[in-house]
Formats: sequence, C-alpha cells, structure tokens
Amino acid sequence: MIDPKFIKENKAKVLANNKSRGVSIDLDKLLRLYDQRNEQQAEIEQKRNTRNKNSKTKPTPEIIKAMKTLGEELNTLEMNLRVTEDELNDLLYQLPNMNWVDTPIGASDQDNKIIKTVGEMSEFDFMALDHIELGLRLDLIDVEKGTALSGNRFWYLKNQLVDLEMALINFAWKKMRQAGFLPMAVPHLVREKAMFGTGFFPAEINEIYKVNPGEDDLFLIGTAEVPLINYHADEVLDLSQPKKYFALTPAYRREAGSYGQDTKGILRGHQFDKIEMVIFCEPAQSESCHQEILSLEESIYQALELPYHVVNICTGDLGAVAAKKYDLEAWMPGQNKYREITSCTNATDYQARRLNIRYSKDGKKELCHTLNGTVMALGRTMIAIMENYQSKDGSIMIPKALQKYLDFKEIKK
RNA sequence: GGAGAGUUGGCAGAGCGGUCGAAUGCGACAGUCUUGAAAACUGUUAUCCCUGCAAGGGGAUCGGGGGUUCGAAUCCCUCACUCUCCGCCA
Repeated sequence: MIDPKFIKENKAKVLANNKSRGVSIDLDKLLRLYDQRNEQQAEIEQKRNTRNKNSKTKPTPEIIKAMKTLGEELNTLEMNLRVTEDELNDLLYQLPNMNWVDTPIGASDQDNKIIKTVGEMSEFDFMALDHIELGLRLDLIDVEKGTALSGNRFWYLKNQLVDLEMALINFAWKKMRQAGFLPMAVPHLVREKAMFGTGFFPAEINEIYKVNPGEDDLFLIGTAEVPLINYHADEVLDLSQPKKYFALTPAYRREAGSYGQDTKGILRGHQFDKIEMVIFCEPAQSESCHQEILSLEESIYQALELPYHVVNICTGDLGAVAAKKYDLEAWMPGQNKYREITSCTNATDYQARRLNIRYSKDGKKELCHTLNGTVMALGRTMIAIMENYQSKDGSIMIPKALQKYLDFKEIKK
C-alpha cells in the first residue's frame, strides 16, 4: 500500500509509476475520496466533542433531547464515512508499489534486463532429453498417477529423485544457517487478512486456493513468504540487526491464468516444495539486503554448477508488491531455454504499511522494509539438474556439492 | 464435537452505565540523599489519527467488529483468541 499523503503530494510521480506498470487507477477519484474522508472525519470529531462535553455528568432533559438529535446525525455521518473509506481502500489496495530507481521500465517480460550470465549452456554430443523423458526412463516421475489422483498439474516423484530432493533441502538448509538466517516451520493455511497484508490479495486472488468456503475460510499459501512476513504483523521491531528467516513449505497455486502453458512434466504444478527466505530491515538497508539475498541465491546455483543468468524484472512484469525484483533463470537444455528458478523482491514498505510492521529508532517508530527471495524451488532445481547432468546412456550425474548428502553419485537404470 | 470461564496500560490487577485513558502494585526513567551503589523519598511513565511553526487543541483505542443508550471498559449480539472439563485423535 502507498501512503495516500504521498500520493497527494506526488500525483504526477504516482501516475507515471502506474503507467509503467500497465495499471490504470483513477488517482483523481482516489484523492477526492481521501479529501472527502478527511473532511467527514473532521466533522464527526467535532460533533463527538460536543457530545463528550455534554456526557460528563447527567445532563438536563433539554440537553438529552439535543444529544439524541446529535446522535442521529452522527450515525448518518459515520455511515457515510464508512462508505467513503471502503471506496478509498478499494483503490489504495489496487495501487502497485513505487518503482525502485533502477527498475527497468517495460511492458512485459520481453523487457526484462539480463544483467549477468554465469556458466556455459550445456552442450551434448548426443541427443539430449528433457526431464520428462529422463524421469520416465529412470522411473522418477509419474504424472499419470498424479493426474488420476488429483487432476492435471499433479504428479508423484519417486525413487532417487525424492532422495535428490532431500539432499537439496539439506544442502540449502546448511547454506541458510551459515548465512545467519533462522529456520521456521510455519502454518500452510492462513486467514484472508494475511493474504491482503502481504499483497497477494486483491491482485492474485485467483491464484490462491480457498479451503472450506463459508466454513473455515482459510487459504493455502502459495509461498512461505506469507506466514513468514505475517510473523511480525503489528509489531515494533528492534532492527539494529536485520531479521532473517527461512522456511520449507509446499507452494499451492491454482495456475488459473496459465492454461496450456508448461503442461508437460513438472515445470508448473499446483503444488511444489520450496524454501523461501525473508528479511525485515531498516529502509536504508533494504538495497544491500536485496543484494545479499541475490548473492545467496547465486552462491547456491554456482555450488550446484548450473548455468544461469540474472534478470532485473521490468515494471510491467513486477506485480503489485515489488519495487524491484531479480529472477535467477537456469539453463534447461530440455526446454532449450532459461527458466525461472528463483525470484527475490524488495517490497520496501508496501507490506509493512498493510501489516503495520515498524521498528523504533531514536524513540521514533517507522515502517520497516520487507524483502523475500526463493532459496530454492525444489522441482525446477531438479529439472535443471536432470537436464544439465544427463549422460549419453540416459543416466543423471549428481552435482559434486550434493554427493555427501547421498549414497549414490548417479541415477541410472 | 459437547459444557463452562476469561481477554483492561510494559507486567500483575481493580473497575460492572456518567466526573474512567482508567485505582493500586511491580517494572522502567529522572531527581534528592550517597565517595559510589542499594534502600528511602519525589516526580515522570500507552498508542494511533487530525490540526498547529510551536505551545497547544480535538478525536479514537479497555481482544476485533456491530448494536442498545443522552452517555459504554461496564449491557446485548457476533467474530477471534486463551483457559478448564468431557469426547476424539497423529
């Protein structure tokens, strides 16, 4: 959420910002509602003052009569105020975050900027297979059974691929502990409030599973970011050191807008395991924290010796929450493409304002900045390993960094 | 799933329709005393919003929301959470 006061003082900036993100929100209407809200508020407070003054002791019958009328007026005014506030909040919730200074301006993912490339695209002197074929031949993935059980975009992972997932988790876990992040195990079902607070609602409401509508009204998390960021909701933090957490959870996603995309294999599913990290910090530190997250992600994929590049995501592709976002995309020979494997976001104070997460400095309380990043998307990392580490005989080598977590060095028939 | 009891300031805990943003105790902070400290004494001690250069003024907040009333921490409804008992359960 953006501070309405900021919008009032920087209307042109906000307008340009919205345009860069392909969002059109009626700012004049928003500001009109904001002024109207403040006027209505002032009128109500004035009338309440009168009432409070007359209610200190038992009033005379005449005053009671006058106060009764005043009370009715107040009721009407309060109702009007509520309507104004609802309309105002509706618009405020839709407003995306302000761009960071070096966020590339652009309309779609075509305009994302590749800022770094590490490693060489794997080349094979044989016909390289994709993870689906490899998974089938080595009995590692069963999509058909998953589909039969739960519908499309569900699958079973089997055998050494599951061992590999565990190894990846152990490997990443150790990295995160060494980097000073605190491990958390978190709820996977959350209230609507948590989804709004982290900015997933209203923008991505169609992407989220709702559980027992009308009864429990809980939502399945699409990322551990939601419970991790909400952990400090309504708190005043001591941020002399940034607070850093990570958690392993499944990510549940409806993939409502992606019919027909990536329908084969395990590239895009309704459920995948992911390790996620978040940082709470002072505003002055969020840029360096963002770099820290990015270099952690890079160090992980460098240790796995997977070729990747780093992308600075452009305004049109950012989503509502991010001021700036980097993606890591790994080279996937089977797809003949670089595909997203991690993503890290500087949300500045956008989530902190919605969730009222503050820190105190020199006796003053200010909104903090929040950041989040993928430590490891397990499914896609496994695809990258399968496709990059395949051999001519159809087996898959295990990256050196993972070998100490496994009792095999290759997956073969 | 069934029955009951709660939720008040940093903490403990009064208040049960008007002068209550809230007694009292503890804690914290400042001062007096002391070579220093402790003790004792004195004073200060919630948050948010609006307005103002400031001093100040106004409003809201006693778990959240709604209602009754001229007036709500206090009465009613509702939601959330906590606790006790019974049942079920990895």
